[in-house]
Amino acid sequence: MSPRSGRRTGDSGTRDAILVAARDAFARHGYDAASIRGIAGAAGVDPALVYHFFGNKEQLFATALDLPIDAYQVGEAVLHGGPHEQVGERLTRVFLSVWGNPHSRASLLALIRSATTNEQAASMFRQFITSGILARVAGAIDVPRLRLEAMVAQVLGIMVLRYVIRIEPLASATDDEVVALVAPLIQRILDGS
Amino acid sequence: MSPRSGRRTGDSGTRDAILVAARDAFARHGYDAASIRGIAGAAGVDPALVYHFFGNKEQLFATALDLPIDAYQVGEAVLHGGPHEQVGERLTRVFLSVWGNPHSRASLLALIRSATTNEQAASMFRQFITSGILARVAGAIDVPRLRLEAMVAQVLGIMVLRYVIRIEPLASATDDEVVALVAPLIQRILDGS
DNA sequence: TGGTGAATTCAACGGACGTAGAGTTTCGCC
DNA sequence: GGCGAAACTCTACGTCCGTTGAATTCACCA
Repeated sequence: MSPRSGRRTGDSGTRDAILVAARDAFARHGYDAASIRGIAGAAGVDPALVYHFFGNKEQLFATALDLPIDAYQVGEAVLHGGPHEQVGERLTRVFLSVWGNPHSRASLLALIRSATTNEQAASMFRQFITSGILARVAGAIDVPRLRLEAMVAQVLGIMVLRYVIRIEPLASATDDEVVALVAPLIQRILDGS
Repeated sequence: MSPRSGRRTGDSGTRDAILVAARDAFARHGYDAASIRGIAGAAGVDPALVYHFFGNKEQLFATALDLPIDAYQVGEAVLHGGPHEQVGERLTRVFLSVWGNPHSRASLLALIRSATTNEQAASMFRQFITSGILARVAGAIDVPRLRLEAMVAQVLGIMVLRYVIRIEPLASATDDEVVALVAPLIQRILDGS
């Protein structure tokens, strides 16, 4: 039988299993409601091991999120990936594809679910938007800051209604329908009045 | 000295005090993180009294929210309160004034903070948007449902960034600046492409 | 004036939580 | 082949939570 304590033999991907379970739990319940005991249980591991690897809940959260490199990478491509009149569409498609990837989808859900309740997560969210998105886009397009934030608001609102609140018919619409709906709106926001 | 137990003399507005404290706590922390003990403490009252009045946490939440009659009332005024070309501006101003009122502001904050984490609050939120907003607007304007939700998304996104995440410069902008920014966007969404 | 019912507190239950420390097993290097 | 470090579990502490039932005090009406 397997021993009740002590190191396991072989490469047990335990650390990664914990991170996966953590990302999932934070995405599902948000920072405060997700419990280390629950995460450890889902990873088939003792809660104390989580502390062994990550120190405390806060650091586990930061490590598990490891924010959307996807958005980071594709960010550039969006702005130099085609004609200016299609920036709206490319941006919309990038966001949808990021939400389509389970890994970054969980990270974003976790961030949104946590940021509304937990000040520290809110700070991470501000930083994510400011440094991760706005700085990137602002470097390539000449649009006032406030207007850029209106664009973020449009996208964020869609994402919240579609993926978090799951309001119909938006939640069940296809990606193409969402693009047809949102891309022109974003395009107009960026083009100025 | 005051007795340690038993009914207080006079009209103690205790029930209302609990509701105020509850609205505040739910707005600050969201449904799950707000505690009955904390609410009772803020109201200067024993936790058991909360149960005496409201039965359980869930009912306290529903009672405390008592959703924005303001939005309800003004909803009509928005749509019949002036020329069609200014619906965007009137809508924006209504939302801003609802957020300016501490009572409904707390209710909306509580709803948003709770809906991202708690399924029951999410359901209330869906209902609030569907019955409270969409049904109202849809009755007066002929715009496809999906497009109406894009409008809600734009407004919701602005509200989240401005009041929940508090991202700058949007959080510190004046109401007039927000109107100048958002009203044209909403107007265009409603006018169709 | 007495008694019913509402307002209020006390004390407690069982469960979950984050975290700490000590103990056990295996790996990897010398 | 031995030894330090890393992986892993057990047990436990203290705290907070939602909720309940009984006890106490007051308001109101007959």
